Amino acid sequence: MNGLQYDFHMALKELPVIRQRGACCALPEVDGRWADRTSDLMKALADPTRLTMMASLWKAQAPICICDFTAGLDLSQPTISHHMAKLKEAGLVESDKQGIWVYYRVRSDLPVEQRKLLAQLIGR
Amino acid sequence: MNGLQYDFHMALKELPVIRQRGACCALPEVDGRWADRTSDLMKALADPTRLTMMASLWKAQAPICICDFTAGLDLSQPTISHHMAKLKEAGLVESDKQGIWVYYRVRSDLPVEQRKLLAQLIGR
DNA sequence: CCTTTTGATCGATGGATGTCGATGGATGGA
DNA sequence: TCCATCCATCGACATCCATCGATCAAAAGG
Repeated sequence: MNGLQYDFHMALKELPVIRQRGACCALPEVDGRWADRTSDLMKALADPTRLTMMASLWKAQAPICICDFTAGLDLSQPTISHHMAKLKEAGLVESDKQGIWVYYRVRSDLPVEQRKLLAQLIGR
Repeated sequence: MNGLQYDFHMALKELPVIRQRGACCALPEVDGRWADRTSDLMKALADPTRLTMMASLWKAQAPICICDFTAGLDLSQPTISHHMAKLKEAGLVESDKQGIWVYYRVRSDLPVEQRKLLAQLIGR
């Protein structure tokens, strides 16, 4: 019995035995701003292309020229640019222009919670 | 300097010094099926209402009647039902009908990685 | 039975989003 | 000075999605 899992039958005992029609129970408190902020983060990651980009940057642990994404992913250059802009807008990456090339990297001051999230999603 | 953070200036040294125009570098390998599966999971969580629902179920550690969500969240009953169906379709929750009420709970056999993800997102 | 309550489904609608071609600015080689 | 390369932006378009009202089936109280 893993510590992360709860016993379903135990949980079922928590059911309100005498639920009445037309009545309802209170929900656990959930902060609305947390939900909004977190859903924005999830939206930024809710696309295979952007996830691939983030995983590449995360694994590389180094800046990557966006031209490499344009060459490596089977999408048009504006689409690649658009997706990277979304990641940047979400605060997940930052960029650095070097000559005619633009290098992207995982944002250096990314909050620890978001780093843990990415580590959990992508791997070490 | 946190172990989860990498030194940006150190990383910059990894830049290919002699990048040539028209050439490009290979990207780190990223599994396409991983990206698809993971983006589907992110999509399921990329909405404030569904995040609130998941957080409530996660914190309650017990089944919650969907009527309580209908009463507690400021959305129509079809919309609540729609969002919960999305969570169920994503494999995050399971349901249990008791009389005229339908109780939802975090899926009991949720994979450990997804449990860790939710723990990271919502909190212990 | 008849009515009420609950919750899923359907159809419609407005807004968000992924994608592309075209364009333009910036950079640097020739 | 001219041109090739890189990349962001714009406009257009198709698709997806969140939301709602209406409806229907299931369950149970009276």
